[in-house]
Amino acid sequence: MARVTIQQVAEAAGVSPSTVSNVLNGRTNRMVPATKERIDRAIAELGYHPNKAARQLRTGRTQTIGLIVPSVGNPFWGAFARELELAAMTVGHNLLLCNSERDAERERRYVQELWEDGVRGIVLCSSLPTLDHVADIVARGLRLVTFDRQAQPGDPENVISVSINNLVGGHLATSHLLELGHQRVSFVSGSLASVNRAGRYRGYCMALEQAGLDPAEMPAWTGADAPAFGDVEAAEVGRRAAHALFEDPATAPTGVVAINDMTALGLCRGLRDLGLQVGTDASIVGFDDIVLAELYDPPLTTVRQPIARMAALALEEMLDDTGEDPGRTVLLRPELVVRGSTQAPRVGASR
Amino acid sequence: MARVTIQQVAEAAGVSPSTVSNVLNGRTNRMVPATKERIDRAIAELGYHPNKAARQLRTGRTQTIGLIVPSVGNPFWGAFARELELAAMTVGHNLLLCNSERDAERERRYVQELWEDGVRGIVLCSSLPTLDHVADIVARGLRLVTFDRQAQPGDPENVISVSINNLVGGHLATSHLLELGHQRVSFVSGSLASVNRAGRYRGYCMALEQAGLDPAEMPAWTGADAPAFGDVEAAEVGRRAAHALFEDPATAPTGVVAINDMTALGLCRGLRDLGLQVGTDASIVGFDDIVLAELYDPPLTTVRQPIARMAALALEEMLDDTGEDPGRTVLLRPELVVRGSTQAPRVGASR
DNA sequence: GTGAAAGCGCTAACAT
DNA sequence: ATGTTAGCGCTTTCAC
Repeated sequence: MARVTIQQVAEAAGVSPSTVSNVLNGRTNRMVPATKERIDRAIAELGYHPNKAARQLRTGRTQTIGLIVPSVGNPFWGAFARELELAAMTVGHNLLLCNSERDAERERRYVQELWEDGVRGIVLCSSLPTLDHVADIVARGLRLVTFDRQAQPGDPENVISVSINNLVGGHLATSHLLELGHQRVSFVSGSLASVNRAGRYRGYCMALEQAGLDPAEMPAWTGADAPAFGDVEAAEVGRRAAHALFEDPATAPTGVVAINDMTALGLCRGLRDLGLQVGTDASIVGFDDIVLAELYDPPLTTVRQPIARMAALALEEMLDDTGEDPGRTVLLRPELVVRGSTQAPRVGASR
Repeated sequence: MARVTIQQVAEAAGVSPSTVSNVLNGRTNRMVPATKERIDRAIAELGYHPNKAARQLRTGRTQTIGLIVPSVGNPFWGAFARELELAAMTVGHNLLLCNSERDAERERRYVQELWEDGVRGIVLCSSLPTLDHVADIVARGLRLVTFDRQAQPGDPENVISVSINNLVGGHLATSHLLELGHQRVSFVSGSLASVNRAGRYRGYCMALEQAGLDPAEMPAWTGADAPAFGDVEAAEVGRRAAHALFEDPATAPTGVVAINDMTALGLCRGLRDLGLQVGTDASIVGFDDIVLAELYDPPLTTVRQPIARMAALALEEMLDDTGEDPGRTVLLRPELVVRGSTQAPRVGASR
C-alpha cells in the first residue's frame, strides 16, 4: 500500500532525487553509466512508479485525452472509441470517456470538466451545428479536435477537424441508387441539424440534380414530428420512417439513403414489419459500415468510414505540436461498399 | 489560460486559503455566513475551479474510475460502458476507458497503470479464468469489481463481483429449445476458458441432462482449431460454426445456443450462406440482448442482461465504503426474450 | 471562526 | 556529472 517515492529510490541508489528524475525523463546523455544502472536497479527492486498527480501538478501536463461521443452504446461510436484508445495507448496516452447523449449542455459540462482536469486535448464527436458552447474554453487554450464535423464558419480558429467527406459520401450513396435505375428515392435521417448530416443530405441533393431529378420532390424524411431520439435509438427513426414512407405503395420510394447504418437497419426492420423484402421490394443504403452491416440479412450496402485511420489521424492531429496549419480540416474519402440491400428496382416499380 | 488558484480567491475575498478550502469542501457549519458569501462571490467572479492534480496529490483520492473491457467496439461492451459512464457521472466520477482485447498481459498492464494513476477503483470485465495476474495489486489495496465474472476459488478475498447468473441463463436458453421440441442441439462459443462462458455451458449441459439427453453427444463447438478471435470478430466464430455444423444435414443440429448475440448473428449469417432459413430450418438463441438482436431478421431470441441495472450496481458496489461483505458476488437473474429466431423444429427434422 | 504553516511527490533551474 | 533548492495548488492539523 505504502507507495514508494522518488526520494526512496534516490536513497537506495545513493544519489539525489533529481538524478533519479533525470533518468526517469530520459535526460541520461551525459550521465555516468554506472549511476544510471544503480538507479535502474533501485527502481526495479523497490517497484517504483512515478506518481502521476505529482508529475502533473509540477509540469502541468497529462497523458490523458478526453473523448466525447454521443453514445458509446452506438456501435459506430463504440468502434471509434476502441480505435482511438488503441492508438492512444501505443503513444502512452489514456482516454477519458464521456457520453454527451447529444445534449449541448452535457457536452459543454464535459468539455469544461476535462479542461479543468488538465487533459492534453479533447476529441469531440459533436452533432451540434455550432461550437459556441465551448468557444470560451478553446479560447483559453484547449486543444480541440472535432470528429465527423467539418469546420464551419464561426468556429474558433484553432479547432482541428477530422471527418469523412460527407458530401461525397451522400453523393456516392445516392448515385449508386440512381445508377441501379431507381427514380423515386428518399433520404431518411433524424434531425438534419448537424454538420455531418447536412453534408450527407447535400450530397444526396446534388446527385439527384445531376440526374435531372428534383430534390424538392424527394425530400428528406426527418421525423420532425417524432420525439428526439437518442443515439442507440437511431434504429427507431428508421423503423418509423419505413412505416411512414412505405405504407402507401403508390407514393413509396423504391430506394432509400439512410443517414447511418443503425437507421438503415431500423428501416430494414420496418420494411419487414410491412411484409416488404429489402433488396427486391426496396433498396437501402446505409452509412458507416459498422460490423453488423455485413452480418445483416440481406447484407447492407453502405458508405464505409475508415474508422481506424480516422482515429489515428484525430490523435495525431491532436498531439501535433508543430503549430502548423491551425484550424485545418482533414476530410477522408469515403468508399461505397455494395452488398445485397441494393438492387435494381422491380420493373414497373418506378414510374 | 492562466489558471486562477485558491490563493487568488482568498485574496479577492480577503480571507486565507484555508478558509476558501473549507468552503470548497463543505466544512461550512460554524462559519459566519457573510464570509462564505464573500468567498462564493469571489469564486464565481474569478471563474475559479480547483486543480484536481493538486487535490489528488494532497489527498490521495480521485474521482476517476477505470473500466477495462475486452473491446468497446463490441455492442454489448459499448452499451455497458455507456451505462457505467452515465451512472458514474451522476455521482461525479469520471471513467477511464481501456480495451484489453482479451489479452492477459494488456489487462495486467492496464490494471497496474490505473492503479498508479490512483483511480478510485476498477471495473474489470475480464474473460480470464483467474485473477492471478492482478492479485498483487489487489493485495496492495486496489478496489476491484469484476463484471460478468463470478468470484472463483483462488480469487483474492476482497474482490467484488457483479454478474448475470450465467448458469441460469444457459439453462434458460437451452430448455427453451428443448421445450420447442428440439432434440439435436449444439452450443457455439469461442474458447470456453472464461468464467462466464463456462457457466453458460454448464447451464446448457444441465438442461440437457434434465431432459434425459447426453451432453457428450451434443458438445460445444469452440472452434478450437480456429485462430483466436477478437471480440468484434465474435460474429466470425458464429459464421464458421454454421459452416462446420450445418454443412452435413445428416448430423446438423436443429437448434443452437450461442454464447452471445454477436456470435448468434454470425451463425445466422452463416446459415444464410448455406441457404438455410433461421427459425424454420434452424433455431438460434443468443445471449445479451443487444440492440441489434431485436432489429435482426428474424429478430433474435436471446437471454437478456439487465445492463443498466448491472452498471449501476457495479458502481455502487465499488463506491460502497461500509466495508461489509468483502468479496461478495451479486448475481442478477437473466430473462429469456423469445423472438422469431426460435421455432419448433420441422416435423421429421429431429430424430 | 479563521489563519499560519507544513508538505503530498515530483521537476527543472541553477549551482557546483 | 550530480546535487540543492524552490515551488506546482491544494488540504489539514494546530494555533489563535
